[in-house]
Amino acid sequence: MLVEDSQMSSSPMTKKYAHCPLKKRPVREERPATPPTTPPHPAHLATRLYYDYNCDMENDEPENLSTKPEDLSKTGNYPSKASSPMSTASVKVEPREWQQQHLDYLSACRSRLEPTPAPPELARPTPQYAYLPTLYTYPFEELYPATPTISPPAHPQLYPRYSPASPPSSCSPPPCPEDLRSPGSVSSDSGVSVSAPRRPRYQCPDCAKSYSTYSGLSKHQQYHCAAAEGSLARKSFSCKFCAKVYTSLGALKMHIRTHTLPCKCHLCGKAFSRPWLLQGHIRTHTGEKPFSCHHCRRAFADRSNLRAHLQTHSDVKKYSCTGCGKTFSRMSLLSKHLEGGCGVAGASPYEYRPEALPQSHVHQALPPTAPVHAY
DNA sequence: CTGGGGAAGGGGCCC
DNA sequence: CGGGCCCCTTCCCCA
Repeated sequence: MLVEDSQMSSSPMTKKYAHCPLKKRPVREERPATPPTTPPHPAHLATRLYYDYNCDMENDEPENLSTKPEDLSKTGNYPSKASSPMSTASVKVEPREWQQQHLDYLSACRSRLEPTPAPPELARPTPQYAYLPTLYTYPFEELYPATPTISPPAHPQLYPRYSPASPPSSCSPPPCPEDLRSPGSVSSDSGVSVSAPRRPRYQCPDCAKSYSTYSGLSKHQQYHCAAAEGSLARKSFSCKFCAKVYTSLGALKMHIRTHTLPCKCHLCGKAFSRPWLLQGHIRTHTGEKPFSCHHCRRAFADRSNLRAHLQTHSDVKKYSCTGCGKTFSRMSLLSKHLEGGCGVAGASPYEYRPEALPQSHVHQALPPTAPVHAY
């Protein structure tokens, strides 16, 4: 998989995600060179495709994680949808030195926990795409808080091997410079009182609850402390793969799936981050097109593609050039129009016309089992 | 070159 | 908190 470490294009639309391996992976390259001449019968697929797809939840490592943290830290080109108006939940942060230290620390931590010469994910043979019903539990090192208020001592060997029952304290971020201190001299800024030399108590600065271990306090602060609501720093979680930061654990978990790609297609092996993405992909194998246009009866496998198609039936399309007034069904077309030179100075990039969308056709609640959805 | 279709990505929201 | 769904966006390909 190609990863372009080069700079992002200055153009807002061209090759915006050329550097991003998560975006638009080539499909054809990953399909079998000789696809089966007789695809499985849809009747047989029906029971498998939606529920028996291989959501390989055990495979917590991406097959081809081209988003190498070290590369990203060098280039600063993190996968991002910052240009998208929808991407408000994630905060793109600049790479910081301690984040690299963090990655190094996690690497060392993993190597200590996995003494085998080669990590299993690297030595993993070609997937057989067998159904693996084992539930997946995210290792905590994937879910650590990004900016912990308190860091553990700088010697990870002092911390026990993590287990699902006690994950939080084992693989914590490397200490920030201000945290490189003895456990008995905890920061004054955090308000944590651990002055007792022998049995220090770790106190939550928000609710004053104290814990005998840092692990206990850390867990409390991350998951239980209601008084810490609104504390962005304490509630931010960063991805170890790309340094994206999220304010909720769920959002981070969702994002991590884009790296681990736990859902694999039985037919071609292509991996996806979410089951419904795999569902859509499987439609490319079965030819199922449950979304049909009520104007021309053309069918689509993807609702968004139908929505884009509906624009072609509209005289006034969704995206219009404020310079010349021409409307376009897709933003990309408008962008091309602008790049080609609309010629009207001062024209804003585009004008969004949501009213041009045939919403009445789009927003129908569609049962998942409905064979055809007419719009 | 333009417009459209196909496929896929991710975040947000709701249950 | 997780799954499912919605919506928007992007990239590639082709007519």
